[in-house]
Amino acid sequence: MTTPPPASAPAPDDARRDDTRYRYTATLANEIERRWQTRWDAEQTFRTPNPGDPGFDASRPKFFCMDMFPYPSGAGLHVGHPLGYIASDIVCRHRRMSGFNVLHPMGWDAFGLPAEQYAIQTGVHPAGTTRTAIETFRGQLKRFGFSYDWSREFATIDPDYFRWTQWIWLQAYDAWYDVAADRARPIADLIQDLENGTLYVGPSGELVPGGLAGDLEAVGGPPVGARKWHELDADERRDLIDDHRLAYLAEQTVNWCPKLGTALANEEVIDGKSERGWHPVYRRPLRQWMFRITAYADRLLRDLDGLDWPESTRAMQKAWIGRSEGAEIDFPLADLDGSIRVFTTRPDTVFGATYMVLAPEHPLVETILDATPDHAAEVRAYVAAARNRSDVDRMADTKTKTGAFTGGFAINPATGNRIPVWVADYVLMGYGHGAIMAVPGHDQRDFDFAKVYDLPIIAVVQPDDAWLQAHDVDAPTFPLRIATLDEVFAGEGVSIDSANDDVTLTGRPTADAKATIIAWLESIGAGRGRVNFKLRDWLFSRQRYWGEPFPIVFANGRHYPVDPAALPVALPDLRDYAPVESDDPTPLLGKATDWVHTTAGEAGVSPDVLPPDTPVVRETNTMPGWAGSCWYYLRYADPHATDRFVSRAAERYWMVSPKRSAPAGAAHDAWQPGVHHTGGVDLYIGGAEHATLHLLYARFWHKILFDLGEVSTPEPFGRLFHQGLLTAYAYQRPDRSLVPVDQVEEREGPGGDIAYIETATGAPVERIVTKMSKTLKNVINPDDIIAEYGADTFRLYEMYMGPLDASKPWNTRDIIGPLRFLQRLWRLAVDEATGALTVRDAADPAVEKALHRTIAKVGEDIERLAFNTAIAALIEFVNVATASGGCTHDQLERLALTIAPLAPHIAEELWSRLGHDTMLAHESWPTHDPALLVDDEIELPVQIKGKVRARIMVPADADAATIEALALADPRITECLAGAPVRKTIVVPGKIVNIIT
RNA sequence: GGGCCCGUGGCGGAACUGGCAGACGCAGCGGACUUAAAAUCCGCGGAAGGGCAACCUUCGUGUGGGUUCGACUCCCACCGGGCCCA
Repeated sequence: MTTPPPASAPAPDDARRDDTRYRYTATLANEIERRWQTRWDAEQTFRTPNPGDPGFDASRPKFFCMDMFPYPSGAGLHVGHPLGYIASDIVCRHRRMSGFNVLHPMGWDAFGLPAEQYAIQTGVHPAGTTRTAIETFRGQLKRFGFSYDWSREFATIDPDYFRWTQWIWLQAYDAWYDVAADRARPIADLIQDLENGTLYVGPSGELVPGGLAGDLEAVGGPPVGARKWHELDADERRDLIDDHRLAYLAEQTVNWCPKLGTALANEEVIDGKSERGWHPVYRRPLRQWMFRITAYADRLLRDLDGLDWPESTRAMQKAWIGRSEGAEIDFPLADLDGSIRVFTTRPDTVFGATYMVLAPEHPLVETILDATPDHAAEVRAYVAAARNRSDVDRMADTKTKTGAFTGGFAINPATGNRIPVWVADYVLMGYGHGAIMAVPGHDQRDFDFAKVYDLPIIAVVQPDDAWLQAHDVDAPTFPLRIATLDEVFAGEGVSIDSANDDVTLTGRPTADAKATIIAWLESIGAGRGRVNFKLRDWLFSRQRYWGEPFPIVFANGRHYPVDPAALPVALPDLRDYAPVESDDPTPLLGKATDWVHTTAGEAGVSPDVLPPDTPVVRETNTMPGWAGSCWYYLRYADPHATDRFVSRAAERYWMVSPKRSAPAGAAHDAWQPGVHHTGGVDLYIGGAEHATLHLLYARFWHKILFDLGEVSTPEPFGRLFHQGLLTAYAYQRPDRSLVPVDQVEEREGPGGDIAYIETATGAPVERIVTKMSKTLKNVINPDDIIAEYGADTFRLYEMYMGPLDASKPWNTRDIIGPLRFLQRLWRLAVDEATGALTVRDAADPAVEKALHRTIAKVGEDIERLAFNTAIAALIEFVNVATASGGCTHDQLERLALTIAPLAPHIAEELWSRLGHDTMLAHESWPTHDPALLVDDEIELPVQIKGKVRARIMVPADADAATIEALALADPRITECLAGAPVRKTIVVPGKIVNIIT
C-alpha cells in the first residue's frame, strides 16, 4: 500500500548527498505539492454538494466560510493577499475533518476602473485583460493548495452573474419603504395601500397614514391637506411612485471627478480627492440613480449588535450611520411666508439661538433674496463660490469661516426675537435640513463665526465647576464674559436665562431641559423630537464603461424597467474607451449611439409596459464597482442557478444557522429571531479597509432582499474577521527621508550590534516598518517564495508571523524556520538516506501524552484563529518526539492528521506513505484523551512576599491545606523564612503559593 | 481637537478570566560532523553583579503613580506609534 518514494534521483555530480537524498527540500516540497494539487483537482476533492445533490449528508452541520473576493489586477498576487486565504483554508480544512459540510468558494470582483484605464491606454477591451488577470490569479492561488470548491467559481462580469445583479437592482426599483411596517415592500403594495386608503398623499408628496383601514370616515377622514390616490392625475401618481422607490432617480449634488470622468460616492472621496487615483473632485448637480439606504439607517445600526464583528468595524459603521437624537424646530421667516426647519441635537439651547445659517444650496436662499435685493448680488456671488468646495473642505476649514448676510430675518420661537439669517458654507445641505439655528454661546463653529461677523453671543447653559476652573472663570461672571473666552462650553450642564411666558428651562439639567423644550415645541406646533442620521442616500450611477448597465430605458420623459426575463442587459462594444474629460458629466456608453437609441421591444421592455415599437433611449450610466460584491456570497450557495439568483433551498441551507441555545432540530425551515444567528456566512475574512463601504452596502442589499422575502436571514455576515496588513522593512535617514532596501547593507558593529548603512554614503540609517511599495523595493512576489521554499512552508511562515489580525513585517530571513520545522517533521517519519518509513514499535508514554496535548491545542487554536501558537505547539511536539527517538506508526498518522489543515501537502504525502489511499479531507480530526491533558503531579512556585523562592511538587488535586503544609515544610522555604513569623499564606491551588511574613 | 487600539530581549512574537515574564521561531554564540564550506544535529541565550561550578542576588514588559498577598494583565496621568472621526 505504501506509495513508492518519488523518483527524485540525486544529481549525478553530487553523489555525496546520498545520505540525504530523501531529505525534505524545496525541490521535494514542490514535487509533492504539485502532485497532490493535481490529484485534488482531478478527484474534485473539495467539491461540496448542495442539498439534493448526490453525496450530500444532511446529518452534518454546515460551515460557510468566505474570503473577500479579490479584484484580479494585471500585476498578480501580492504576499498580502494569501494571508487571509491561508487562514480561512486552515479553518475550513479543520472543520471538514471535524464533520462539517464546508462551503469554501472563491470568485472574482471583475468590473471596475483599473481594467478600464488599461483599456483607455491600449484600446484592448477590458473583458480581455480582466479574463487574463483572472487566469493569472487562479493559477497563483492554486499553487497554495487552497481547498476551494472551484466548481463554484464565477466572476461578476459573467452574464449569468450580472444578470442577477441587474435583477436585484430591479427589485429595489420596484420596492418602497413602509415606515409603519419598518420594512421594504413591493410597489404594488404601495399602490394598493393608496387605493384602499391606508395611505394618503401629503401636501409635499409624502405618504401619510390614513388611520384604520375601512374606518376612515369615523376617524375623521384624511389628515388636513392630504389627498386620496384617486384625486391624483396619472402624472402625479407616477411622480409619487417614482419618488418612493428604493432605487430612484434624483437631481443630486454629486462628487464629480473630471479626471476619472465619473461621479463618486461620498465614501469614495477623501479630503476632496478621489480615493482611487487621488484626483480632485468637484461638487455639481447631476441627475443620478440613488439608493434609499437612509431608510435602513436605524436597522443597519441596530442589527450590528447581533454580529460577531471586530469592535473597531462596528464602531466605524456606527459613526458612519451617525444616529443623533434631538429635535426639529421651525423658525418662521419674519417678513415672508414660510419657515426655516432645522435639526439640532441641543434643543435646550434654543433660547441662545441668535442667528440662523442656511447652506448655500438651500432653496430658501433665493426666496429671501427676492425680498432683499440689496444683498442679492453679494450673497449670490458667495453661493456660487461655495458650491464648488467639497463638504470635507467646508467642514475642515474651521479656522476661516466665511458667510454672507441675506438681509432676511426669522423669529426664534422660544424668545420671539427677530434673528438675522445668514448663508455660510460651514452648513451642509446634506445633513439635517441644510440649515441651523446658530447658538454661538455653546457651539464652537457658531462661536467662531459670530466673532468674525460680530453677532450676539449669549450664555444659556451653566458649565460644571471643572470647566469653569479650567477656563479661569467663575459661575456668576461666566454669562458676562462668554464672548471674550476662546472656547465655548458645548457640554451638558444646567440651563440658565431660558424662559418665556409659557415655559422655563432655567435650572434644569440638559437632559431634562431637552425633554421640556421638545414637549413645549410640540404643543405649539413649532417642532418635534426627532432622530437624525448622518448617513445619506447612496449615489449609484457611474459614467464609466466597465460596469453593469442599468436595466432601464427612457421614453416620454419617464423611465421604464427592462423585463426581468430579458436580462441581462449586456454592455455594447466600444472602439474608444477614453472618458470625455469635461466639466459636463458624459457617460461613456453614450458613445454607443446605435445601442442607446432603440425600441422598447429591442431593449426588452415588457409589452404590458410600453408597446414594442416605442422609441426609447437606454440608460447610459453604469453601476459602481461595489454592485457585484453586494450579493456574491449568495451566489456561491448555488452558482449555476438559472431560474433564481440562488435557489431557495441552497440559500436556506447555507445561510441559516441555529444558535447553540436553539432547540435540537431547529435547523433550516425558516429563520427565527432568537433561534438562529442573524448573519448567514459563518466566517468572513477580509481587510479592514472595507469597513464602511462594501460591508455596509452588502448589508443594505441583503436587508432589501430579506424584506422582499428573497433571502432568509436579516444579515449577510455573522462573523467577520480582518487580517492585518502585511508590512515590510525599509530604511530611514536621520532627516526622515526613506531609503530603498537594495541601497542599504547590514553591518555588525564593534559590540556585535547590527547597524544599517546606506551603501552610497556610508551613513547609518534606521530600520523602520512601512507598507510594501515598488519604490522602496520591498515588494515580495509569492511565486518566488514558493519556488524557493514550497507552499507549505509559505503557509506556515505567514501564519507563524504573529496574530492574524495584527499588522506585521515580512522578513524573508525568517522563512527558513518553518522549512526547518517541516524538514524535522519529515525526518521523524522518513529516513533521509533510504526514503523508508522510520517507525518505532512501542510508544514512549511521554510522547503519547505530548501528542494528545498537541492535538487538543492545535484544534482549539485553529478555532480561535490563533495559528501562530498552533504551529508553535506542533514544533514543540516534533522536537520532543525527535529527542525521544521517534513515533509509532499510529502516532505518525495522528500527527499527519493534526498538521493537515496547516501544511496540507506534506500531511497528505505522509498519510499516503503511512499506507493510506484516502484523502485527508475525508478523514476525521484525531481525538485526544482529556485525562492525558492533566498531570498527576504538578510543580508549584512558592513565593515569599511576592518573590519566587522555591518550587514544590504537589499532587494535581491537592487541597489548599495540603499545599500550604508542603510549602512551609520545604527546606528552601524554611531557610528563607529563617524563623520569621508567617502572617498569612495565600494558596491558589494549581497556580501558586504566596507566604506573607 | 475628540474617540478607539497598540508599546514585552538584537528581531517576529508567547503568557486565554491578575498567579513562575520572555513559549516557539529568526539572528547570534559555543560544540559535533566535514579537508573546508553549506546544510544538518546538540547546547547556551533579558540586563547587571557574585561564584570554579550546579547556583545565588538585584533590576526588568514605553515613563511616572495607584489598587492588590501578587500587575505585561486592572485604574489614573504622561510619552511614542497606528486607525477612525473632525
